[in-house]
Amino acid sequence: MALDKIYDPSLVEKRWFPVWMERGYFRPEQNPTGKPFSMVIPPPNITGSLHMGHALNNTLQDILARYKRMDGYQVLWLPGTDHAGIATQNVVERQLMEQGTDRWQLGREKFVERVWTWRDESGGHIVHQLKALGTSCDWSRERFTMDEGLSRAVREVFVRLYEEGLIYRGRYLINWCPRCQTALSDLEVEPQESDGHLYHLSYPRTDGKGAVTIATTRPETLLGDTAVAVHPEDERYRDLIGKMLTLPLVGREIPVIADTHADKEFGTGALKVTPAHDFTDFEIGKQHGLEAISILDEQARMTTEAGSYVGMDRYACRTKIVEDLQQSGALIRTEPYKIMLGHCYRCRTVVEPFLSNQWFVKIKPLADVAIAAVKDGRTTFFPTHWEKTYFAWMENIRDWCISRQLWWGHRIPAWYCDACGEMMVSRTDVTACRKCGAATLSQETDVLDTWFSSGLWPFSTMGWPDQTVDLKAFYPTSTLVTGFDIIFFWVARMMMLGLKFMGEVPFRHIYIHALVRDERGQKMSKSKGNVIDPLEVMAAYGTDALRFTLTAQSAMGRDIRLSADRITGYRNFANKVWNAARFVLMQGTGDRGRGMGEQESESKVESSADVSQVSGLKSQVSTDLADRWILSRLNRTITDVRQALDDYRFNEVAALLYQFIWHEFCDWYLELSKISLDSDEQVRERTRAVLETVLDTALRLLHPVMPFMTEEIWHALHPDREADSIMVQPYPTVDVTLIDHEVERRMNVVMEVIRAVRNIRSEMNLPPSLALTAVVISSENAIEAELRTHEAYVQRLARLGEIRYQTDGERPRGAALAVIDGAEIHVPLAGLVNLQEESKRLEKEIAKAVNDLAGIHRKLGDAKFIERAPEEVVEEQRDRATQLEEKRQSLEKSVERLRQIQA
RNA sequence: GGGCGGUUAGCUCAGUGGAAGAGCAUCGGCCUUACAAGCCGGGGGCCAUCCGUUCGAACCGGAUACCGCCCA
Repeated sequence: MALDKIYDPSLVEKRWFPVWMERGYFRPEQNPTGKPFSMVIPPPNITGSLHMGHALNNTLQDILARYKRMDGYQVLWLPGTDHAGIATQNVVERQLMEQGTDRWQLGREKFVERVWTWRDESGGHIVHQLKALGTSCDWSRERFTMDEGLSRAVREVFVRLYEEGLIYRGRYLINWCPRCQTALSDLEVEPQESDGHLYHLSYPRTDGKGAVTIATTRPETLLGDTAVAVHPEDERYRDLIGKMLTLPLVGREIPVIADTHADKEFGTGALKVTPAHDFTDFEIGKQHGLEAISILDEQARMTTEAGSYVGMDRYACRTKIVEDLQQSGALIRTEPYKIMLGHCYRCRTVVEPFLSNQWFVKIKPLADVAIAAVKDGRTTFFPTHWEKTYFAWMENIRDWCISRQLWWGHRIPAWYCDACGEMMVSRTDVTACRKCGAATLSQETDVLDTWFSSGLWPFSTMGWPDQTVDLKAFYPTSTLVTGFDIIFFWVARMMMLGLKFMGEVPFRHIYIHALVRDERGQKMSKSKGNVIDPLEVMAAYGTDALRFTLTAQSAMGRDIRLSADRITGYRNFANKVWNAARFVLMQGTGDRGRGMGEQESESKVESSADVSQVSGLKSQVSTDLADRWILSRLNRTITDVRQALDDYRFNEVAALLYQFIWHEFCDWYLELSKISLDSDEQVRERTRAVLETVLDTALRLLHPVMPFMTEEIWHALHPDREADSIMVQPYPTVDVTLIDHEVERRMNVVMEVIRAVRNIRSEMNLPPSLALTAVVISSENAIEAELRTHEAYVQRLARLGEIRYQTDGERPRGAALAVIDGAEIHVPLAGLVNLQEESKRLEKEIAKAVNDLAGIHRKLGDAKFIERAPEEVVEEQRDRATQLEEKRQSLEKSVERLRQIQA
């Protein structure tokens, strides 16, 4: 299979995903004997479409899944979606509205049917998009929070919690969204600052002896006031406590009470108390036995309790009340004031504290266990500082309001007897009252918070409450990869419910990844118009390029700033890999190429994880410096990449691969190999083998990050193995015998000489086409020997004609000089350039050396340094000083010689 | 008000006690038969500020400033 000159991702990406799926590579059964490694996907909601957060989240998970799978683990990455109660109901309601109807006209049963229809038609959208990203989930195990099994789990959990007294029902103040017409949990309310007013109102004393001024941001709620509170230690109001006030406009008499909730510093220090419409006031009301008067209904309109204001919208009423207060003289003054308002996280409507019957989970006992699990290390956060966020929330957790006044969701399994009012909670539908035997029962109309079902995700998806094989093998899961924004919503709840019902944490590791921002660091949002659509990026740059970009920017604890420039850079990297592969293939390597060679057999490439096992390679490479160097570098890279993957240092994984493939394999080895490939058949064959081994290994290392391109190239490299795949090859393992420090050091000498000559050429403006002569002066035999042995390398890469060697003696006249450790490299320039240029260049070099030397001498001159620093550090500094000193002297002598010539 | 991050090259960011790094951008030179989405080379930084610890600090500790996020 020939590769095109320019890498075209669109052609490649279509091809492989269906193949992988068909062959069942994504299933854990692929590695039946491996140790289990499991993850559950953070289920995207069915109304969603792929955004950068999903792309990042799933890229990182896919990297782990592919890595572990190649490494022999039995990998289960379990996918699915959640039913998103409010969001989905909203979508379908909007459709109904367009058709001129609504859910009440349709009725509950028909409406729920409609939602299912919508889900079947449109709810799979995001799943298709995830697949486009290359996600290697076991799609055959895909689950949905509303499917039968998960619904059974939800019911089981609800009933058990109820039976243990951990779920209760009661009339409490909760957050209410007047638009969605449902209760919300504390978490689903997003506070936001906005401009409001502080109204100072005068409440006259009933006994006619003056008045009290209170300050409020919500004057309309005075209609529901049942007290005014002052701080017990507030001198100003001490004698007022116990006295009665007359509520303006209403005329109701209310008491002045003492309560520490009243803030002496805020406003006038006197606090109006409206138990039915404020959380603090609700507490005060409970303590003092105050009546809670609801003046707002489900749609935030005034109730009959509001007297003449009945039927008005809450804001219209505020305006009217302020007018009326002004007319009556009760309004003392108004000042601008910043207020925090809670907004519904789904529809942005300002939520209203609302008194109603709701279901709650008593959460403290669950939270305590979940805190302990992280404290004692059964679950670890990466990066660890997120534990603090987790603890902070868990330790101050309030009971969880789980009932929602929606139709789409898990209906609460409670029944009320129409005859006697008995309430029954049951796993199975109840048909007769257990108390009076009546058969007329009504099921609770509320459904459960969506997060209640997603809190069970790590075990409900594996078949719980049945004791399934999957559950046994894969729970607890190995790693959860998610964003910090749902630590409370989701992670904490899975911890609590997992520990409660499985008796064990749901995951060993929790990797918290960054938020993807735009290039200016702004959070992406539709309203700002700065959203970068991953699908557009994938279309323009390739999925692999997007994945690599996200990986490269995933430094722990840092947000990601995504920019087109960055993506372009990694698209270029993809192209680089592609072309390197093309080069290798052009040499007639690959299975087919080698099959046509002499006695080489296909067993050679028997998908070995260990490069040294590629037959004969080890002995063959032992002779050649470049071969041994690249294999040494490769094996170091294998070690480092594996370590980085194990530590979730994704950015390092990307950087290591980029550095190795581009700057070591392509820039150096490939260029060096051109010389060997020009040599006799034996050398050529050996070089091809190394090229192929390194490429093959690098591809396998890279595959988890760039699955599509690596698969395509791998097949080009192995044309006989059409039925096989890179994704089921072993992940490279290190061969420590190939890591050779000495080889790397020797290779560095060669590279340094090449760089020195290149530098001179460039600085002296000598055209690349001009063959230069180099004179190497070294008293170290080893250096000269090394250079002589690899003269062809130096000549080719530095574009040299002749290389002469001297041990000492006369320096060439009119030459440029570079000093490396142990050798001087002179490049005679006679007639080529202005020697003054070279003098300038040398002076610069000298200045650098002198500067470095000064620093070292300062250290070495410090008695305490010599005394207290470790010996090897002192020794290192001494060596460096000697080196730099020699370098400086050589450079200065050279400057002197140039001066003589010019004189 | 409480908490958590961040501040390193023009930009985006790595770097956890012993010579300041990468990618992109920039400048100069190259159509060198894998790649111009490329190759070679260069310039560019009191590592936010101050005070400590240490023989030695971008790195450890404490303050300050500014930016961002979370919670109340």
